[in-house]
Amino acid sequence: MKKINIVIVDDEQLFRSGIRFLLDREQEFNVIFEAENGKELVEFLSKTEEFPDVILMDLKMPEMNGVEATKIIHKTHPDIKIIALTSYDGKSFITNMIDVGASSYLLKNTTPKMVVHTINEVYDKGFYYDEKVLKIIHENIISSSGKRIKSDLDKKLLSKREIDVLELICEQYTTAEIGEKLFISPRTVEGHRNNLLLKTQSKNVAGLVIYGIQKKLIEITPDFNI
Amino acid sequence: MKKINIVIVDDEQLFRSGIRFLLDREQEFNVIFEAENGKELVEFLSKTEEFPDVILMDLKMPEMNGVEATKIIHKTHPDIKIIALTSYDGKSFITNMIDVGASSYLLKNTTPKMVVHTINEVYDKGFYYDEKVLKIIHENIISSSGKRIKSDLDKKLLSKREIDVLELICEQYTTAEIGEKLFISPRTVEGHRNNLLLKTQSKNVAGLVIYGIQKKLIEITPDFNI
DNA sequence: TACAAACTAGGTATAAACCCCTGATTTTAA
DNA sequence: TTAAAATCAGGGGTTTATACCTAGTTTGTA
Repeated sequence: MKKINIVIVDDEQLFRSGIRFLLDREQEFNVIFEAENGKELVEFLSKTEEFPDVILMDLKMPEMNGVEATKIIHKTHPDIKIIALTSYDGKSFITNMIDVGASSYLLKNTTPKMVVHTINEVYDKGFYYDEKVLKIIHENIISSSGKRIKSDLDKKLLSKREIDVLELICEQYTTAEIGEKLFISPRTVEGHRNNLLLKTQSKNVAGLVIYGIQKKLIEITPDFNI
Repeated sequence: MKKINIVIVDDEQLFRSGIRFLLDREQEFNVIFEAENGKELVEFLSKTEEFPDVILMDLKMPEMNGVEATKIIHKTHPDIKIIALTSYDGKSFITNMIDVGASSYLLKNTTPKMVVHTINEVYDKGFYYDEKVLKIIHENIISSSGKRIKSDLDKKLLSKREIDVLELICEQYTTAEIGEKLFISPRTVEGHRNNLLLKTQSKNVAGLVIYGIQKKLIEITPDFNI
């Protein structure tokens, strides 16, 4: 009987080690590689002789995140099944991952048994979703009539200069100060900021800051001292 | 030979399971409990007959985070050794955890062997830090002359009303709108906002939004579609 | 009960942000 | 090579935020 070849992609080594032990106990599984991020995975696939059947993919990773990696691999290796394995349970994460080619979506807050079951189901039938995720998908289908327009607006990406300005806005600089730093007229900065407000659909700087953080244009460290 | 009793505290079940398997392979370890968050751990300790020798503690958890939990347990059960096990590698996280009573600080991006080694060292000698963490602590000691003043300023906590206002500011509402929502004069809102700017040492709303996110007063979901 | 803090709210000003408009130059891509 | 997008920059205006004041009322607590 052929074993199922598996690759684990996650930036935390300890998590990879743990999952690997869980999977190694199953006779039908064969973990052939661990990658720290999407880039490492793509490089591995470009030069390996032995290909995985299933990839367990985290979302948040340095260098290249899970969405980008899935997008690439789904094009270059459409036969490889990708299971998203992450702690993000938002609708948009799930639908995005499925959109770019994921065959399943597992929350890290799940049981080892469920991971094993999902891998087998995805290998056999091509896809699998547990009840929790199915419910989220179901709710999304119901309210998906007006959604397309929104995602089109999202596709209006920010230009280089707009990102420069956004970064400085997030660092609490005023229009005049930003103009000085970038060696342009404050009116130009205003223009860029207006475009930012339009493109990000924000009302004011508060919205811009949140947008910047979401898109990881600004790094932010949480603070546990309340 | 007495086994080392261990408790694992992490909000991801899969991570807990993985770590548990790694620890169960060692004969001298005995994992007696897994908790999803600080609250569950504190409740367990208040009614258990069998106490852990060592606790592996995550930082970011719902209900009660690792810093708060460590603070409480270090007071009520000073004999229990607490090892921070997290992916946050910032100086302030490390020094904060040590400050509230942690005996060691491990990054999740470590090896299973190192986890085993750290548990043994902490159990035998009372503390242990690997080279990477030691380096960060060392750098912090060198530049710790003017730090105390800063943390004093941080202790000026926000009042309930200020937090109300801050939340609405982060949701892009204007002063007038916030006044309507909270049934107070816009002038009062202004007063609160001025206090917020002082207390958080911000220049404008951008600073307030970042502060709110850091303190987790506002939830923010990352976006992987760049 | 008395004091400190928090909450409330007003006056008066200036600075900055936000809105709507126009138009020139450069870069990029079809 | 031509059209579209990005970048730059200005006029003129309204709205909002920020700064520096004062001060009454409520609330928690020593």
